[in-house]
Formats: sequence, structure tokens, C-alpha cells
Amino acid sequence: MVNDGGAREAKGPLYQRLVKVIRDQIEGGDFGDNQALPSERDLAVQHAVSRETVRKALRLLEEAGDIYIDHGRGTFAAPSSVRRMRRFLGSFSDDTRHRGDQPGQNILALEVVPASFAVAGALNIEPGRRLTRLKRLRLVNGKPIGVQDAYIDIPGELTFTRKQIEEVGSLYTLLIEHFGMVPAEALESVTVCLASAEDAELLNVAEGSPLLLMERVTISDRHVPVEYCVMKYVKEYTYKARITGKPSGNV
Amino acid sequence: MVNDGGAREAKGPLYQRLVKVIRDQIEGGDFGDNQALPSERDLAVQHAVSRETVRKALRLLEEAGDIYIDHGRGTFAAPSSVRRMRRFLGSFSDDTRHRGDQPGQNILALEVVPASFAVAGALNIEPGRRLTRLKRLRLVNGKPIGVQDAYIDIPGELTFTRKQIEEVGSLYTLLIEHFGMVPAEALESVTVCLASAEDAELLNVAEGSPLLLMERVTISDRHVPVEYCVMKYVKEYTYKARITGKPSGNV
DNA sequence: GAGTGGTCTAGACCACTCA
DNA sequence: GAGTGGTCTAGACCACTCC
Repeated sequence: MVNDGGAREAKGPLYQRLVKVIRDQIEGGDFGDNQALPSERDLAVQHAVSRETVRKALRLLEEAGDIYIDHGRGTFAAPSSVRRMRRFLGSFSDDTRHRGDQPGQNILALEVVPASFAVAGALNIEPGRRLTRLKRLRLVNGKPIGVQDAYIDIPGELTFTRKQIEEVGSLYTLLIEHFGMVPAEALESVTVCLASAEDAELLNVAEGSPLLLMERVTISDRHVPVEYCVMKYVKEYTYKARITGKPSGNV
Repeated sequence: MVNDGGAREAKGPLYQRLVKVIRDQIEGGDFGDNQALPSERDLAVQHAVSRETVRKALRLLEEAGDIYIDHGRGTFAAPSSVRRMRRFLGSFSDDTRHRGDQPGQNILALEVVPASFAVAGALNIEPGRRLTRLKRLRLVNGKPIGVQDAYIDIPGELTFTRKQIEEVGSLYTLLIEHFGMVPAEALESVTVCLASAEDAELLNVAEGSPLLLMERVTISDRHVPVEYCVMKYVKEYTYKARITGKPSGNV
């Protein structure tokens, strides 16, 4: 691996460093929209790595949407317009921060409850198992935008305090640092519902007004469902997603 | 590649055939929940391929959620409960068919229109460019469930007829087969809106009732935005998604 | 036919987990 | 330390695009 800027930090696998180098080149404008990158064999020589290592890096760049690869034609920088659109995408939760607003939260409930049939079904555990329930009002710039009701399966019946959450600010940070539960994947669904009397009061909207109803099952890096969460968001909220692969069939 | 069932079809790359073999084994119950698969080196010997080929297959199986791989520990069959949940996921559009219902459509408009500023912005083209507009009422079991308003940038100002759509049934099939436009990726956003008078009449709901409002920009395999589509769905509809990667930050 | 990406190999060494 | 997955190599051949 040569040509990576000389005195740069040389940490991590070669292909990851190569990803960074090439991405910087693209974002720095070295390659315009749809401009061809050097061939894989040339890149291998330029960066003094094997062709398979180059291919590994290019695969990651393609998955991230930075480049596209056409069999028999070459490898090209993705158009900046598409790159720009993609930059606004992320998980529903990620999405919050893209607004540049100040997030906040009020903890409405923190308790240990037995799993209902519904929650137990979602988490694939036996009903009645003791779960930690965390219900929060989410704020943006002090204004309520959603209610989150999370049921967390903490191993060993451990639990945490309201103070801990308020200090750390993030539920996931707490789960990772204090309980070693690393979220690895989430299954989400989104639909519409009407505000109940309680929703209406919490979110400061009229009873019966439409809300975005979202469910999430979070799966840990130990490959088990660890959290079931129901969220209701005011209609100013938007969910964004990137769907890869061919949209199939009768759309 | 040996042990692939003897007289099976031997088409396609080795690693893809290996994916199929291992997936069949898992779905056939050869490996229970979280049961370890043979090591990569063993799998390579068993199937008479190189270890890199095995790794390529395992990577695909992991991305599909069939297995999980833990560094230093081994490779394991994903729990069937998680596999089952994932099976219900797909793009918003895919999702329709999982219900086992009969889809249908009424074409409300098929015309050539100049791109508005908004549509031009979404497709990254100049305003005023002539686009094909296709507005359809989507049905499930004869009942209206949504309105889709699509703006398609067909190269060379070609267009298609109402009859063609009705014959083919699928807009994407038509785009692929008649215009060589292969959808490769989609960027979607979902939020809530209220039914306009027109929406209400089309969808047979009260004016002002909540709808799921969805936007989509489809990007072709030529890596340019080719379709902008606004969809409004009745509240019985649900959007499902799988979010991979660590949910980040202040969720 | 020349050039591109796609697949595949055999072998080496590193990083991690677990006993 | 033994076994696992993670990285990397040099070289071969195939499939595709374009001239």
C-alpha cells in the first residue's frame, strides 16, 4: 500500500485504507460524475496491493453507493446527485440528527414488567418474562415529536436507573457500555394510526389526529431479539430508506 | 464442487451454487438454531472448492440473514425466529404480495407532461423536460388501497400506451423489456398526510383521513434517476424494512 | 482482439476465542 | 496452543464490452 498520502496513519486492513483513499479522491473531485476510475489491475499496481484487495475495496465502495462497476466496461464514480440523495438516508432513528436540531427526551416510565403475549411474540421469548420497560417522550428543540415505548430483554434481570439514562442520553450507548448488548440489526415497520387521548396530550396534538406508527425489533450482535419498541411520531416526521436490489414485480 | 446433490444442474459460479446448497441444508433443518456449521476449511474440503470460494458463499448467506459469523468462534445457523421475521421484509412494493391477495390497478392518467421544478429536482434534470406521467389506482381484491403518481424519464421521448401497461401489468416489466431501463435501486421516504377531496373519492375514505404518503426515486442500472413516484396509501397499509448495521447514536 | 471486470485457486500469515 | 475466521497474495482463466 503506497500512495496513501505518505505519513498517514497506516492502521486497519489494506482494503479499508484503500476505500478511504479512493472515497477521498472521489469526494475531493478527482473523478467527476460517471468518470472512469483506473482499472482494477492498474489500481493494484498504483497502490501496491493485490487485485483481490482492490476488488474488496471496490465492492465496499459500490455497496456504499460511491462508485458503480460495469462488467466489461469499467469502474465509474457515481453521479454526485445520486450520492447527495443517498447521504440523507439512514435508519429512522439516524434520520433525526440530519435535521441539525437539538434532540431531547422526557422519561415517562422506567419499570420492570412481565412480557405480554404480543411483546413476547415479537421478541420470541416466553410471555411473563420480566422485561425492562422504558417509555420516553422524544423532543426536538423542546417540542414533542414522538413517544417511544421500549421493552428490553436484559440478561440476568439486571436493570438501570433513570439517572443513568439521563446521564448517558442514549439508550443504545447504555446497553452497549453497561450490558454488553450491541445492536446489530433492526426490523422495522411503519404505518399510520390515530392519536389516542394520551398520545394527544403528550404530543400536543388533537385526539384522533394522524400519527406515524412505527414498530422496531432490535437484534443484538449475539443474534437474538433484545428490544421491542413502539413509536408514534407526529406527522411532521419523515422516514427515509434506501432500497437496494431490483424493485421486483408488479410495482 | 462435489456433494451438490449429484445430478443437479451445475450452472453459475461455484459460490452461488454453494449458497444454494448450504441454504437448503439450513432450511431443511440440517442445522438447528445457532448450531455451528463446519469450519470454512472443512466446507472447502467437503465441497471441493477453495476456502475463498467458501467465504464468498458464507458472506452472501450472512448478508441474507441465513447465518452469522463470529470471528474466532465459528459460523452458525441463524435462529429460525429471526429468519422468519426477516422473511416478511422487503421493499414497500414487494410487501404487497406477501399478503396473498390479488393485486389490481386502474389507470387514471397516462400523458406526457413537462417536469415541474419539484419533479425535476428529484430526478436531477432540467425543469420542463418532457416526462411520461402514469397515475394509477392500486387495488387489492378490488378494493382501492393506494394512488400512485409516477413521472418517468424515458430516453428519446419514447412513450408507451395504456394498452401496453394493461397487458404487461407491471410498469417495471414494461420499462425493462421495452425501454431497457432496469431499476437498480430506490430511495424512499414515508410520512403521513391527510386525504384531499380527490384522494378521498379515489380511495373511498373520508376527506381529511390519514394516509401513508410515500415518495420514491428509482435509479436505473445506468445509475441515473429515472422515475419519481408519489404514493398515497390507506392506513391499513404497512411499510416494512430491515435496517442493517448498528443503529447509531441517540435513539 | 484488446481491455475490462468476474471467478477461482493454493498457500501464507494475522486476529480472535476458548480451554 | 489449537481452532476459528480475517486478510492478502500472485497467478490463472472466463465473461463481457467495445472497437
